[in-house]
Amino acid sequence: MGVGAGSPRWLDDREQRAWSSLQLMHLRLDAALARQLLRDSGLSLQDYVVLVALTGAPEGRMRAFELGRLLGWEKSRLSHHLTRMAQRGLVARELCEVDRRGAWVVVTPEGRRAIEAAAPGHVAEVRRLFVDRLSPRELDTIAAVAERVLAVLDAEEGKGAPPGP
Amino acid sequence: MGVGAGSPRWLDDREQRAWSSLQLMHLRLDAALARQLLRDSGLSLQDYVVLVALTGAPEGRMRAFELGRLLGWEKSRLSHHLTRMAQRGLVARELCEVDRRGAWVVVTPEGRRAIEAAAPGHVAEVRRLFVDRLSPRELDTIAAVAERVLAVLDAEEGKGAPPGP
DNA sequence: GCTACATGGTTGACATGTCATCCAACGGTG
DNA sequence: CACCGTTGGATGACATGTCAACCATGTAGC
Repeated sequence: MGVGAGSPRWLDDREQRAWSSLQLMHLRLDAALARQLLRDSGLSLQDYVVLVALTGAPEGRMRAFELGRLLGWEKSRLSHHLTRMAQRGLVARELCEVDRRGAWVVVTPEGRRAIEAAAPGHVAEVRRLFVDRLSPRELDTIAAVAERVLAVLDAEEGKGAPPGP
Repeated sequence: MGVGAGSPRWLDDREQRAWSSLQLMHLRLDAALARQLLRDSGLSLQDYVVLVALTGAPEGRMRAFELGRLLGWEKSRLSHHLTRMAQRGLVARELCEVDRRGAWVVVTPEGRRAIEAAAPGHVAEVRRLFVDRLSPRELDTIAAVAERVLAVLDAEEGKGAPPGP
């Protein structure tokens, strides 16, 4: 397939440096945050983002597919994870009356308690390891870049490989 | 425990925007790259980085612990992954004579063939989705930030929770 | 009102990652 | 040399993620 015309331009030093250091940073940063969160609160990073999303929604409830889109998760991953969280009593599923295929996901009181306990420590760690190390201009650059890349990714959802036959 | 003195300063809008868009970008970008690589070459992203590291080393060989440090992987993850790659014939383990605890990891000819076939398409995708969307100044900002954060993470390896007594 | 396809969600088999633990070989120290 | 903490690495049990079906509904087209 389309390696096709022209040489497959390699990354130059500047590009390589940005790309690989970013990858490595994310790997290690996520690992560090996940360890802190699990150690201090018994929540995984994934539990945490689910609870943040739900507690931020009206009535602490959200349709499963909305949640999946918001987090960028595949539906099967979401389903499996919700099953585990439900077993631990952090969330509950309810049937949706208006669309009988669908399901609501709701935070339980216990889920609320868990995230309220976990949030301060987690945010402090995000600050200590990342946010507080960046200048306002750097923060804006990061946000702009990330949003631009996300737009590209969004734009090509639902059309196969771009160099399609 | 140590949420301690002072209010746990939340993230403001600018900080929140940078942090969460970066997280989401990485999630989706990695997923997209992994799918392309697997579809077109039968390699996972993890296979790919291991092979890149090895083929870049003298004689296509590296001590396992060096590889682990370079990639930022835990040793058990590395060990498991090398076992799988070895079963598929991409790498091989050899005993190290000078330090009899240690092991060398070597790319096989088949491993070389696999990565040479995979690299152009993967690099093209990294360009298309990320690198080519950024200005040189943005690339430099990313690299500087990532290296700064990595330095923080490095600095605190091997001393327990930072708010230590 | 069918047929046909799209959507929301679940499931099971399998790939991958993590933690805790273990082991053997190093590297000092006395 | 005997002791002892450290290091490089492997392993097993378990948590998590992915892929590929599958099912039940919804929504058009005619």
